[in-house]
Amino acid sequence: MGRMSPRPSVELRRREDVLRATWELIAEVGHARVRMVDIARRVGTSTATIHYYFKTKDDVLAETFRFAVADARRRSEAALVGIDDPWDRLTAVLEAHLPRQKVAKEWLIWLELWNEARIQPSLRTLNARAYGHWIDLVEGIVRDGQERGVFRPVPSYDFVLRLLTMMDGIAIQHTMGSRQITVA
Amino acid sequence: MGRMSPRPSVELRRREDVLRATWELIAEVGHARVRMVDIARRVGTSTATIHYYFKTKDDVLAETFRFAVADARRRSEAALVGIDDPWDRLTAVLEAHLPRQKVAKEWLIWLELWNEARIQPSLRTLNARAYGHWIDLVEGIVRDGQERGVFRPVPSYDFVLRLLTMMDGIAIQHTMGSRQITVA
DNA sequence: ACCATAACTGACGCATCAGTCAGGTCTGAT
DNA sequence: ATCAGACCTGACTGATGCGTCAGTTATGGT
Repeated sequence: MGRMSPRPSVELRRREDVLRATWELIAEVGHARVRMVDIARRVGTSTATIHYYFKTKDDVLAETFRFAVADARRRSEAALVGIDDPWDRLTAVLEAHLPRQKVAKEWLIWLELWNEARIQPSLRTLNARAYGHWIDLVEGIVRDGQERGVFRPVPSYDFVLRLLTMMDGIAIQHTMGSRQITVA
Repeated sequence: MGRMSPRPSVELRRREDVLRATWELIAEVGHARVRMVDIARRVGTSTATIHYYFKTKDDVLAETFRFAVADARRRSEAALVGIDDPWDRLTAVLEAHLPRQKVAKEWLIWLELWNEARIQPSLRTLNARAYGHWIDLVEGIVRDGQERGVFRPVPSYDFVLRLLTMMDGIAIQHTMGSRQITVA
């Protein structure tokens, strides 16, 4: 409904619909069990239509992972808008990625990505890039805080690495269904 | 070759061969891509033979995960034999599970297990039990060390949880191919 | 009104595998 | 030597699911 998009050519809409649907499906059943028919049904079309926009099933999956990464990055940035205090910034970014509600599903996607990344080289680099960016982002905040004298001057890289790997670990076992604390 | 087993009925040998082969394959290509033919070829038989010992493919995979868990547990215990000093015990167990050489492959299995555990309830409980045991084991060592006054008296459960989740996180990114430190 | 092209689809071909089955061989006990 | 039963297998079946193709409908420009 609505006539607000004069040129977004159906293509963009459609592709994004497919990616979103696939995202959901991966989170629900795991990427290995996602079938073209499932995606098609969820979007409300036929498999042929999906093949009209994506060459192959693997393409859909790969692009979905890219999409997920981009989405997470967007959320990081959104969480930081208008916040200045380093400590607030740090907690804001981390909070934005803790496994709660919708974000909880996202961790399922990361698990799937890690698994697949070691097989498919392209996903491997995607993951490496994403994680690198994630580290850089957080390290930037920490360093900034140190310069302003808010944080203690520990080696920022090591600190961030520990912090983030620990976050991964917690998220995993939490996703797996344990009761745990989420405060760092 | 050899005539050293009068009763272990071929069954046990065979089953273990299959599980070992499957273990390797999961580590190499991921459990989703493991085919019965692959397992058969690696063991040196036909798929029919595997079906003679295992009802279904899912059975083989599930049992392989169980096998992997048991194997890891054995290694923990082996690493502790004859060691008394709490600090030595702690580092010994942790070292025994750091992702190096053969153990590196094992982390690939854990990744796969975590992924599959959220789908298959039986694997979910397997994982929960395994992780629980792992926590108990390490926490036991820590508590013992605290009673003897070797470790500082921090809340042992929280400490162990942090330690182990961090270990998971590190192992993941390491498995994914980063350069990192492995000393706690 | 017309047409070019984008958007879409049902039906089908085709490859891949898990699992079965009817029968084969091997082994150890009597 | 014979036989029961464990052990094994080639050849097949059935199901599943990706991708294609020939053809239909919608859309926007002229």
